[in-house]
Amino acid sequence: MDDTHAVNALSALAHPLRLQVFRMLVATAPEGVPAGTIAENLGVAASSLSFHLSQLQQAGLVTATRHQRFILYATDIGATRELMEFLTADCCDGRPELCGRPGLAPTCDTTKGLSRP
Amino acid sequence: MDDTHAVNALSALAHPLRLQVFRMLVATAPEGVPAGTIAENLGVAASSLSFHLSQLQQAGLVTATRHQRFILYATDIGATRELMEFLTADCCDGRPELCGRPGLAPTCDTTKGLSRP
DNA sequence: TCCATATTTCGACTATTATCGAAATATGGA
DNA sequence: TCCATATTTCGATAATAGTCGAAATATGGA
Repeated sequence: MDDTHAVNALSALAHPLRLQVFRMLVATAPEGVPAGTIAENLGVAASSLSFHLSQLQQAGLVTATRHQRFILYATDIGATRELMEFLTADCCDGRPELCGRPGLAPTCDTTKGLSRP
Repeated sequence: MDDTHAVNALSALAHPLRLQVFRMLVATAPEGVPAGTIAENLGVAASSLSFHLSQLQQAGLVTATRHQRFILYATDIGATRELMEFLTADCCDGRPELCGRPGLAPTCDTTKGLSRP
């Protein structure tokens, strides 16, 4: 996962409603939930939810599959895992004191070109 | 960490320049780096960087401490760790297949009030 | 004190995000 | 085929984010 994809994924989660949507879909994973059910549970207009679902989908965090008359939204497990690994390995530099866990090694050189004052 | 704080932290990281800044500060943690050095390394106007540093600071992800004439910015290790734990425990529901690691237990009920279609 | 330097704040502007109702599209069943 | 339902797209609008140069503020040293 490169920076651009990571920023897209982070942007997608950086909204109260979308965070709630994502959590709901994580809780039901790997099953999907119809758009209407999500809208109803979160008390938001169908058109607003549709906008946010499309943001999450474009970021790759959720998938949409039509099932009869419903469109089921579900977390993309691989993409979610990739984001977590990006944050842990690349962003937190694999340091347990930052990540709260034994670190994964960074996949890129995070110090390149940095000159000190 | 509640949803509001998490959204603030995610928003702060959801920008290419701020993600680069954050990574630089993670790489140098726990040492801080002067604003000017960051601006120079990333090739951005001082005023623009100042704006982004303030976003990161307001989100609690970095701290600022004056040291002589410089203001040193450094990652807030505790806040970073809290964010990671929030994502792992509350957001990923502690599931290894989502988090890429043995899970922490969620600290809240993520399924409350969800009615199925 | 006065100047050079480090950083932030201000101002002005552009672009993007978010909202919701209404209208359009798509699907399955009668 | 025709209708009911699920969802998205389209407007229109308000709010926020992002950019940079110029001006303001703060610190340390001569």
